[in-house]
Amino acid sequence: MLGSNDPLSEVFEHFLSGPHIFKDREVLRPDYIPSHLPHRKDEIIHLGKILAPSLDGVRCSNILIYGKTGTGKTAVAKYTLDRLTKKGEEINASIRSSYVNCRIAGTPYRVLANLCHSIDIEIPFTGLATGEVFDRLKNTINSRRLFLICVLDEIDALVKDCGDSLLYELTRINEGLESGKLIIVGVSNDLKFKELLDPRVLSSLSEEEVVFKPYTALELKDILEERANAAFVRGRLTNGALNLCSALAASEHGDARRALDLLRVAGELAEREGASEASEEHVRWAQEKIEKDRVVEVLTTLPLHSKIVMLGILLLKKSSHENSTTGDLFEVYKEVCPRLGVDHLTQRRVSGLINELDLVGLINARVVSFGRYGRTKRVSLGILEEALVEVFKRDPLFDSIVNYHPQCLIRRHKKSNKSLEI
DNA sequence: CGTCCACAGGAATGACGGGCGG
DNA sequence: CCGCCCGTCATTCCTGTGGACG
Repeated sequence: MLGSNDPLSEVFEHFLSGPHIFKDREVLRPDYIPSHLPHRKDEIIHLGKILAPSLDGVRCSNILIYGKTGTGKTAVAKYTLDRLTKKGEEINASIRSSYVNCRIAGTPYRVLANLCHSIDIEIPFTGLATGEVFDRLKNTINSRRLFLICVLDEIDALVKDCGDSLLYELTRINEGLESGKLIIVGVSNDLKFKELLDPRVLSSLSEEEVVFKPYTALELKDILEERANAAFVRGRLTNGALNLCSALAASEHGDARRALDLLRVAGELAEREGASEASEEHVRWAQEKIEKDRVVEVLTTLPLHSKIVMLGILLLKKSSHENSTTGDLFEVYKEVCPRLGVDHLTQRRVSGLINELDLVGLINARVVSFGRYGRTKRVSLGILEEALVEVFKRDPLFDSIVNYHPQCLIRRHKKSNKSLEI
């Protein structure tokens, strides 16, 4: 019925008959927790030793876990708690564990609500005072004589957004409990996070500290090998590709998540291409794709005026002003704004936007001095021009203006020839 | 050695929107 | 539901500054 004029049937057939690269791609997803965590034995044992007293009904220390992204903090915490609660069930200790991602939860209320849900207390989405939720949690722990071990992941995000008052309350909760205990396992990516905390909160929260070092290239290779065996059909991933993934991720602060991403995307690209195996070439291709996707994602979600500033840099570059000053950029920006039907912001604000764009890596901006001719910022593009052009062409507001030639540049040209000649 | 350019970037303040407690 | 408060974005006003020039 659909026959050869159905464009998709060919795609599906091709996919089904083509070589299969993956046997289970789920194991490469960032949230997958494997049953075995290579090169984290020491950390697991350390964590286990700290928490083990709870099996005996003894209060154990609160813990703070540090480490950069992709060093296995979350995986180790989840794994250890999982084993601990299983052991607790075996010997009939009333240990419960709870995992909350503070960044996703967002507010103290929702963090508390999550903790409550994990021990089967019903809490409405909204309507209760935060203090009321806190009391319910406390009372339940008390009356059921629970040992609640809660992992607060990305705890730095909570403190940055909402301050440390929730943590202060939580660290003090045990004082008001006759039976049962609450133990906090905080997880943070940010090493400077401690500076944001009240000293009292800090001292009780970090009774024990565990620092996760980045993986080395060799360790990453082990991790990847294990996952790759589970994820790929045997022989569909070259050794070179695997080595390259670990090397690339190791050079970027030993981020295992990054390495797994590379591996997964490389496999997907190979599969889509109908290749018989994922090779080093696919890995490099994957790296480009991941980077490009990231850039496109950041660019498209940029606020309007930041986008216009990016457009200004693009237009300057097209007129062979490779790195221009805040003043040049502001002139172009000011000229472009009315053409988009928008009022322009002040130079002060644009200067701030330039700094923000520098921070996310879309541009490079550094202060320079031209002596007699002033002190300013040199601004240049920090990403591929094509990626930028592509995003603008896809945007109905911008697509007609990417080839615009700003008038102010013609006037500027003679002047800048003198002052920028260094 | 002082001047002076072309901004940097801090502080105070205002406009706006959204969530929260009552 | 309403007022309140808070965070964000933007403006205004301001003081600070590296170094070529005279």
